[in-house]
Parts: sequence; structure tokens; C-alpha cells
Amino acid sequence: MENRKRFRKTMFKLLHKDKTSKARLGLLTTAHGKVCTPCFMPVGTQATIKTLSADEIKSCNAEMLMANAYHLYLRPGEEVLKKAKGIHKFMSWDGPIMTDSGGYQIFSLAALRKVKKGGVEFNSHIDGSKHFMTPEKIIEFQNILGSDIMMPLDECLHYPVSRNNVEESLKITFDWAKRSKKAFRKQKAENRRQKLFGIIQGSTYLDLRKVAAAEIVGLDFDGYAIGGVAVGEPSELIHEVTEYTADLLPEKKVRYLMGVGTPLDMLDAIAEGIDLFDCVVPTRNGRNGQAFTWNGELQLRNAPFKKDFDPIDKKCDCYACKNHTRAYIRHLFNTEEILGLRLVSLHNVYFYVKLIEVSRRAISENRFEEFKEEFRSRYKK
RNA sequence: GGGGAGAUGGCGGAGUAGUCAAACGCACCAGACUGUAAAUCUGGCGGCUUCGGCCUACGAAGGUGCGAAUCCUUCUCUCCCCA
Repeated sequence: MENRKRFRKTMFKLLHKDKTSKARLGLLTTAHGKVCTPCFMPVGTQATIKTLSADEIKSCNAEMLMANAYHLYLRPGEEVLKKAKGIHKFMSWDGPIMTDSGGYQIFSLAALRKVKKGGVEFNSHIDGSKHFMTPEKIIEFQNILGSDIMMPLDECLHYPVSRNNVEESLKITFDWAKRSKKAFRKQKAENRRQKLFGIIQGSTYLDLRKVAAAEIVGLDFDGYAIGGVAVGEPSELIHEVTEYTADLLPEKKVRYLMGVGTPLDMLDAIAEGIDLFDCVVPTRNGRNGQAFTWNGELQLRNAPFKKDFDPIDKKCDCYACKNHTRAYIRHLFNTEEILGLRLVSLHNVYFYVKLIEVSRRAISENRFEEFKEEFRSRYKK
């Protein structure tokens, strides 16, 4: 009991605050190890960072991964994951894993679901079968997954959306948060090392964000997430909402900006006081031929790279940059060879993790703002 | 030597008198992607353009017709069958 209490208390330790921005350095302790923050989590919705093996993910220096409870609930399902003894063993990743609830699928699979008070009615995108997801069920399932950090079911709205709709939606998200917390408390003793975050919604209405933050923080979660951001709104709005909401969160708890983002979005968000990120961009865009570098973005399928025998990024130490050229990777994309997708995914994840690593150093040296602006000035879109 | 079929934009291949700068693929050229229904999706793809059009085009040259990728004549080439 004592141990458990101490573990709860020290889940996040704020180590340092940058003197030129709101950026912070922290240490996050999970059941599967400690993680320095700010931290970027590659997204492995289906218990796999698409195209990359666990070894390759490790070679990118990624520490914590993200997976999706809704997707894993549909496939392979509860029974398999129970028998596999949880997601870590199933996917052979012994580092920390966060699982999202399926709140984002309320947004992305809008045509296939109906939000009701009790939960969400989903038609499976796989076979059309009907499923009723409740906050309790999602917590129980994440309990079976054994993820280090779980997210409660929430409603992620699209942009733009009317104030009325946001108000109605916030009631549901708050109700679900309370029920999630209650279900979380009931979980089995051996799984008590799992953590549960609260999610602040409210779209772009700052006063509604304020109310939502007060309500969710009032429930006392292990960490707080800002959700419903980067769902189609312009970049300035993303950051206005992020900064405003981050300021409403307790300083000593970890802050997670859900689904963000591009390299520039992440740096801005770090300066706004965010500690955790996840995003599909490095892997999805990587599979579509876009590479991220210290000088900007490259569309590697484009003709100018046909005879470009430089690595993706001369400054990068990843396997792809150490061993292969842009011309070769372009050729792989051109011929639809799988290795191309893998190399760019690997490079992008490596780059994202490195960018955050370098950001941490800049924060520790109290020059984050300068670092961020220098990066921006060199970064070509 | 005799008989038959056919030649369409970078390639494959529709179209067989007007609504054709020509379907559809492929190739090529761009763009998008932010808690992943995504190795996906969107757009462009003869030339010029003041974006209204204009010019050049369906093997070549002639012809019929208001009008031809589409019909006729000749030529060139390709493929198939028989000797």
C-alpha cells in the first residue's frame, strides 16, 4: 500500500522550467519504465508501428508507444489479448504503452457510429457488426491490455462545430470521465500500476475549455490530455487553444496534447507547456513518401530526387540515412517495394524522437525559444 | 505468289460521320495527410492563352461531304493464314 501510494504520487516529476518559454522538463514513471518529457509517442493503432519491428522502433530511440483500444477490441479482441497476457507481450514491446480509448474513432468513423448517453453505438468498419462501447467497457478492456496509461472514452468533435453542440458534448464527455474514473478504481489489484488520464474537450471555445478543465481536473486524474485539437482548424487556433488550456492544468501533472503533430506544431506546443505528443504523421506520411528533415519536408517520390545520391538528411544517424540514398528510396517508392515505406517511416520516427531530444537539451539550457525559432527559420515546407 | 486483319496521344486500348483534344488503364508530374477504415486519397497529363478561346492532331497523300479518327482512292508499314 505504501509503495503504491508513493508510485501514484511520483508518476510525474517536474524537473525544470525553461526561462524563455513555458516549456518544461519532466520525468514520467510508468509500470514499464521511466520516460523523459517532453516525449513523442509513435502511433501503433493495431499494436504495431506500421512497417517497423520492435528492434527498429528501439533503434529510433522511441521510449513510449501509443495503441488503440477500440481497434484492438474489434480485432483481435478480448480473448486473444487476455490469452496473450496483455499488449506488451503480444507485440513484444517492454517499454511503456499508452492506449487511446476510441474517442478519436467517434470523430474519424463518424458515419459508422451514434453517440448516446450511455455510450457509443459503433458499426464495425471491418464487418459491419454492431458494438455498444461504454466508458466502463473501454476501461475494462484497457485493463486487459495492461497499458501503462489509459485514456477514458471521450467525444472528439470535428471543426467547426456550434457552441450548442460543444456544450451538449461536454456533458457527455464529463459524464464518461466520471464513469471511467469509477470503473478504473474498481480494477483488479494486480493492475493498479496502470494510470488514467483525463481529457479536456471544448473545441475552440475558450470559456468552455475553462469549464471543462475545471471539471476534469476536479476528478483528479494522473495526467491531463488536451483533445479535440488539430481536427481541421487553422494552426493559429490549434495553438491558441493549446496554450490557453495548458495554462488551466495543474503544473505538477503531465500534459498530453492528443494527436499533434507536425514538427513545428510540436515545438510550439512544447513552448506552450505540453509534455507528451503522439501523431501518425511520421509513419503515415512516411509511407506516402514524405520525409522530415532538419531543413524541412521532402516529397521523396518527386522527380528531383531521381539522381540525388545524398541521404534523406545528412545530419541524421538513422539506419536509412546511414545506408541509403534519396535516389534509391525514390526508386523503391516508384517500384512499390515495401522497403521504401519502411525506410522513410524509420527515418521519420527517428527524426521526431531526435527533435524532441534536442528540444529537451535546449530547455535544460534555458534557450528553448531561440532553438525553436532557429529550427523554424531553416524549416522548408 | 494468293487471301485476310489492322495502323488512335509516352505505352496499352475504346471510339467507326457531328455532343472528340478523343473513354478507361498504365506510365509520368504535382498536391494532401495532425489521439491511423490510409503502402491512401486528390488533381494534372498535345501546344499556346489576356482563361473566352486559338492552333496542331487519330500511319501518309488526295477525295466525298455543311461537317471525317470514323466514308472512298492510292501509297507506306505491321500482323495472321494458305502456297
